[in-house]
Amino acid sequence: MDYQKLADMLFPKIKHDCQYYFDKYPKRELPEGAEVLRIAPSPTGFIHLGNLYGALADERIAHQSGGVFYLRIEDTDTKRKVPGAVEAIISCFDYFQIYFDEGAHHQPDEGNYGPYYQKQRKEIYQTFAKRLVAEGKAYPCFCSGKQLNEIRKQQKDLNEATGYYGKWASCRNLSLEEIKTLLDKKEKFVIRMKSTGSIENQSIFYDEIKGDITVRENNQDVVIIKTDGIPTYHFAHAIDDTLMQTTIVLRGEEWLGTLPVHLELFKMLGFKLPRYAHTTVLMKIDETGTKRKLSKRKDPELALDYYRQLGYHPYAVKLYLMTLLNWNFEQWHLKNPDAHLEEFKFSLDKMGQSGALFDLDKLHNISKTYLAKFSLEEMKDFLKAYVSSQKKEKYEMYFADEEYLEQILTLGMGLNLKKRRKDYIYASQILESIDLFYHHNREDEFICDNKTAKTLLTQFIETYDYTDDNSAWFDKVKIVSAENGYAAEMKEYRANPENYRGSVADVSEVIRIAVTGRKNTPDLWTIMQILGEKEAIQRINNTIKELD
RNA sequence: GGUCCGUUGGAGAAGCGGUUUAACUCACAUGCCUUUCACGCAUGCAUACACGGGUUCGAAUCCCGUACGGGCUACCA
Repeated sequence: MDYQKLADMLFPKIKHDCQYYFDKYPKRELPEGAEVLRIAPSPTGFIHLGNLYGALADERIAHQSGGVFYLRIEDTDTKRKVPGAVEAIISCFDYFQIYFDEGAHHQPDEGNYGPYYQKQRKEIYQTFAKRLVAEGKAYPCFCSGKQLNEIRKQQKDLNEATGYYGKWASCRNLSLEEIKTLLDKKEKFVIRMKSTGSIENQSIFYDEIKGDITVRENNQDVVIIKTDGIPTYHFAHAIDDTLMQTTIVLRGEEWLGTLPVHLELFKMLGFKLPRYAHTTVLMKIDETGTKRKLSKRKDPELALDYYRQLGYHPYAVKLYLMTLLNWNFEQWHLKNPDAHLEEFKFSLDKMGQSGALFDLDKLHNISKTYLAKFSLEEMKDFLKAYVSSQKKEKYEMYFADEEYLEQILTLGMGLNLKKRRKDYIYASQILESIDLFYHHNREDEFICDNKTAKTLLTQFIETYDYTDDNSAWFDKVKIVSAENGYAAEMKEYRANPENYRGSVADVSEVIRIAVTGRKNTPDLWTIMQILGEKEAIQRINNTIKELD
């Protein structure tokens, strides 16, 4: 068979040879030990925590080694492509402050190894596919989906492995004349690699994360170019990561299964193999109690955008992911609480081997601790950024009177305390917790009956003086308590609870609910100071009226 | 079905043949502090090495089975 002739028949428009591209994309000038990594999402309109997890690992390895981190868009699946998805991906990574050195994050692409959209690299792939055909290592296949299904069915009946391989690969044997006839009839075809492997052969492959793993040779004549002329993931991976000179292919472990295909492709193409690092997948517990991979369809709450909408601080999310990524990160962070995560020495061999469960509690703990380090200015900026992007209609309400907001935040953050409070987790939760300064709604119920509550409140408001300091204010609460059979001193109450209806704590609670609507708040006296004399008194009087 | 990866308290996870009566973080609980909450401090809980064999003086650590979980098995990535 004249393979060169076949190649020319199949790819008449391809002018360049492969060398053209090697010349076009020269060797990167990088310092010793610098790694080149990429993240290569497909624009299906959904990115979740797992994507950020991988991206963070990529980014750290690349940047801490003085290398390159780039973004490539794998838009080879025309059917699943979602409009606007690329923009969503880019803006999400931007929000989480994952920065690329080159790639598709800019318009136009930035970097010398582009284009970074696979769709635009069609000709490159075809050039290499053509060479494989010319070398007799790949061939056109005209089988329809229907035919392939039939083959699969037969294989199942015979209890043989399914797929297009060996004796089942009928298009391997097409003669040049037969192919020409089919081409003249404008029959659709794909290009398949002609596998020479055997699944009998096993070998050990070193994965940067998993260590030694056994792999079997591939024996499938995998499709490398689809009928639309666009490559499959496998082929694009081999070509792109070679031409773009990726040194470590870091990807999810769902790719482990097709690693044999990639190994054979690299060999066939005569390419040097990159190092591979297969990360574990993030899991979640199902309603049924079973662990499962995060799924884009079933777990919309794990979409990255969800965290942005709720206003999780991007850095806090990254801190959490780092604890999952490298087991020694957490202890390092504990020892160096003020160091930036980029100062941590990230390494692939400290990554987990099994799928980690996503733990919202832990994320919250980390967020709280992180936000508890913020200055007033930083907190204001954080909220401002959130409100102006997610809650525009509330901007006026919060930021018309910044001094008021500052007082609220100072209290909520515990800036006046010896130890800071840790109430704040994420922006929307913060707004909710300070809502009591903007609206008066009763959310919690009184522990005593309405009549008692009314009495306590009435007596309290009669003596209330806005200019009292905290201790004078509290003394008045104590007086009201004592007059109504509540212990004024906690120690006394604890010693002899049976002598009292309750304690000053209970009386405080009634006042607290009247003023804030809630049982639990930061210091009540301060809240009343912030609210202002008029508002504070009015809230209590309104509550008294409601109790009638 | 085939194949690959995994399995340490509720969650993450260290330990990879002998100072292991198995670290650390989160969660949870209790106490102290305290007018509530939050913070902080202290203590505790969970009574964790999937199971069964083997190798060894000795195994969470090595080997072999089994079970369970997950991935892949597309002209999807």
